[in-house]
Amino acid sequence: MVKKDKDQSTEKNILNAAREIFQQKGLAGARMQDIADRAGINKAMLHYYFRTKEKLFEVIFQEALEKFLPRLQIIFGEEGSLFEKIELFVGEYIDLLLDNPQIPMFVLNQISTDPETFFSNNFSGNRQIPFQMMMNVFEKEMEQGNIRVVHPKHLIVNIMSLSVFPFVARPMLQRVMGVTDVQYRKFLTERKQEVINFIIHSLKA
Amino acid sequence: MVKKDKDQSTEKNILNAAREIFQQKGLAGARMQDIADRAGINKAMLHYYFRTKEKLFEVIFQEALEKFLPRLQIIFGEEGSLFEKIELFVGEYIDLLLDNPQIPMFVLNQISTDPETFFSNNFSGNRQIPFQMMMNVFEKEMEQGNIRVVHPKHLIVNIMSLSVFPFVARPMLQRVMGVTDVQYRKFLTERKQEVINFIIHSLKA
DNA sequence: GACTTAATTAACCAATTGGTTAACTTTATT
DNA sequence: AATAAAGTTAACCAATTGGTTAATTAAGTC
Repeated sequence: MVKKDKDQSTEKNILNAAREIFQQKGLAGARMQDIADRAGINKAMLHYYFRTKEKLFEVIFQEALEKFLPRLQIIFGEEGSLFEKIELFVGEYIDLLLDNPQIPMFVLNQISTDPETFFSNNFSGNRQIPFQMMMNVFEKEMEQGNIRVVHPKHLIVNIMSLSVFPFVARPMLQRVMGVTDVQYRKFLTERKQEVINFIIHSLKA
Repeated sequence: MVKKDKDQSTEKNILNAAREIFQQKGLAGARMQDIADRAGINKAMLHYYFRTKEKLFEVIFQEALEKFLPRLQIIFGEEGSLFEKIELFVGEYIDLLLDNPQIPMFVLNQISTDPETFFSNNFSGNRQIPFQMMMNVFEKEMEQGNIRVVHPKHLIVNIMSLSVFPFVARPMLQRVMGVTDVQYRKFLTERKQEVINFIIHSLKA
């Protein structure tokens, strides 16, 4: 039997619906019935295609994790000055999150809620490698006197914090700032340059 | 009838247990039975003292929100140079979070999951005032040429991001960095000075 | 010490929820 | 067209879960 195309395949319908519900409500808060309703199908189909809620969740979560973990290797393996690398990374990462604004909270909350399951399924150890690579790049630059001496661990966390936090805290920040969705998106877009300047100015000093 | 003190009052036992469970699992993931077990009492007592799960949650959430929202008014209303104010704020805020490391994720996730309930219960509008006050302070300093010109909105979000994100992303960061709980706490303590330096260097430039 | 009120518990209940099943329909294979 | 396989559904089921109740105990009042 070959796949049919009413709207899309049923499987993709399910995944799209599951993505919305899980990302908004989390694993515990999501209801299989809600996912089925959003997908416009019978609840039994969810189990037909994915067996259990946990299995369906795992697909959505892995897909999100994949996007969330920045491809540091690629950018920090490339040519160019350190500042160019930082510029490239922050710009591309914020752009990625602008396309997937719910992912940071979704992923980080799930890990906080159930770290055991997460770490047994993922992180076979090789996740530390890009982190180490990044550390080395920074340390070399400091030895050469190209940037101010800061602890590389903190620098990396600073870069991540400045890029990711505005997405995690969006509802609260948007409210405190008193702006619309569109305005907040604009704010996030501005941040690309703003964060880059902020970091580079701090490192030049 | 006067309160008795076996260990503490039953009500406080419940609140302590509820705090732990809710902060770890969130509203949807928490089980009333788990809270009762942790408090070492019968489940009916939870309803006897707090009527519903939502009411009990609300107490825990408000208490957490209170701690989480930085008392900007106090610090930015005080005397002292801008750099002193930033130093004071970051130092005290990170110290606060070191005592309550689960609060940021707990609060921010709840708001993300159910913003409607949150905004109807809180934020009668006066929450923007400290934000505006902080903006004004920064703008004046820029006019006087004391600091580099950056958009004050971004500066505020930068300060918050650098302070809060390492708590929100703790499980992931700790794993990537490959450190123990004790080492990560030390890292967070170091950050007080590190973040202050990072910000001030960026603004002096 | 009798009596009232508060605190506590075990048992129970109704609703929700993840998951299953058996029948039915559609789609492909020959 | 006959048959097999995959897709889909309504109805059902068992477990979980928030919440209630009636009975019991503890504590304070007179």
